[in-house]
Amino acid sequence: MSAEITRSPAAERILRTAAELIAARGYSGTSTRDIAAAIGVQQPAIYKHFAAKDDILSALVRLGLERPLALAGELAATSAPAVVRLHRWLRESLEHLRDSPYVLVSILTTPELQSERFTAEQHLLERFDRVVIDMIESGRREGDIRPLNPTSAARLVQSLFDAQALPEYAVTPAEIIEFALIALLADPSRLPEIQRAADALIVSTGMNGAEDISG
Amino acid sequence: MSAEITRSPAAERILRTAAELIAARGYSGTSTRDIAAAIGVQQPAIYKHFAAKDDILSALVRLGLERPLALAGELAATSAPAVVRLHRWLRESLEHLRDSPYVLVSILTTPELQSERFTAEQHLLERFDRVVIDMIESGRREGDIRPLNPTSAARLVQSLFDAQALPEYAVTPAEIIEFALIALLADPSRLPEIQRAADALIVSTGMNGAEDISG
DNA sequence: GTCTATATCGGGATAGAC
DNA sequence: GTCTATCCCGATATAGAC
Repeated sequence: MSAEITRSPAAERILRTAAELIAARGYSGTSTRDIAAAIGVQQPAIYKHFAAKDDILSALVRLGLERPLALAGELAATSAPAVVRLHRWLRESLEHLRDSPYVLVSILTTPELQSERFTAEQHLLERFDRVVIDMIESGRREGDIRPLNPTSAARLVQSLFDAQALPEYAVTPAEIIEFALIALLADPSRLPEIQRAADALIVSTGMNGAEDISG
Repeated sequence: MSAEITRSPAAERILRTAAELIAARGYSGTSTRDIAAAIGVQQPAIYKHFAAKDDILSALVRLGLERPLALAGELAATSAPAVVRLHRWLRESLEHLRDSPYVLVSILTTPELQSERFTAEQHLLERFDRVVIDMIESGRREGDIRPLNPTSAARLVQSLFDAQALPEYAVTPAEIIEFALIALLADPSRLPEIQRAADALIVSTGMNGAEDISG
């Protein structure tokens, strides 16, 4: 059902543990020894599951973006208004990032991803950007979003994702979506109606037929 | 006029260079050799200006937060409505973070700051949080801000700061403020009037009499 | 205030036994 | 699939000459 690659339980433990440590200490600030110690194995054991430390970060980025990108592909195939698709996409993406055992928003904004070593992951992040920009541009053309620069608006909406990652106090997906849509909508009073339509949208949860992540 | 500590030109070059590198590669991903090489000196030269690498990050955080915290103290002493103070504070703080030669927003969100080594800087960041929460709470009591959880709202507004730090495309302070206030205001049509009042507010630019940063 | 030289440590990664 | 042992490198920081 899921498009996610099946992994050994040991590899999953590594990803989960690494994600937590990276969120707390940064990628370069987290050593493979730290990860191994938190799991309770010796450091070289990591290398039976990942060829290099960088591959752990790559895998985490893919796990974080895979589902939102696939969902965007499915939503684009529906005939729903762009603001309805945006609402649904935000809800599912935020819930995915919140609930995923190994993905935290902070992984996606770690500065090390800007290095040449992570070109493939940079492309995924650019596609993620594009998804938001496209939905906002469509919403503007359809008259549901007030006049503003779509690229700036997309950056602002994306930056709200970080509110979910901050330590010690998690803003809920519902709060983020409400804040974003009230800021975007030409007529904010339509929010309840948009939300109902978004929740009623039928998309395949298994992401069958969705665009492949490698594209 | 300025509350900022006077530093040697060499120390300023170190801070400026370090800020750029840390924004691009992360704090742990930036070595003192990287910083020295970018300046054109040998690595040990750094240690004549900063006793340890951590002191560079500490100084950058202080330089980033000093002015916004002092300004918040001054604004609290005025009788302006909270939404007007919030508007003015956002504008000056965003402009400060954008224009400062050595401070970038990403410095303030670097995960390494969560370590015990940076307790003092964590306290400054908590005061920064408080400033936003307090203004939003006051705005709610004064009826200018719509009903929402002040802590969540403050986190959301703060997360918008990051939109200014993203590589390759800078959202302007004006765009961030408009987005934030439209999302917060009970009556968004009052935004132009609030902006005029905020721009007309007189606060001392030298931050005289402002609360000391060490408090 | 910057240099060279260097001490010391921790990090990523590999080899080979079990 | 995990272990021990180890290699090699890069990183922080210090000592002492100029």
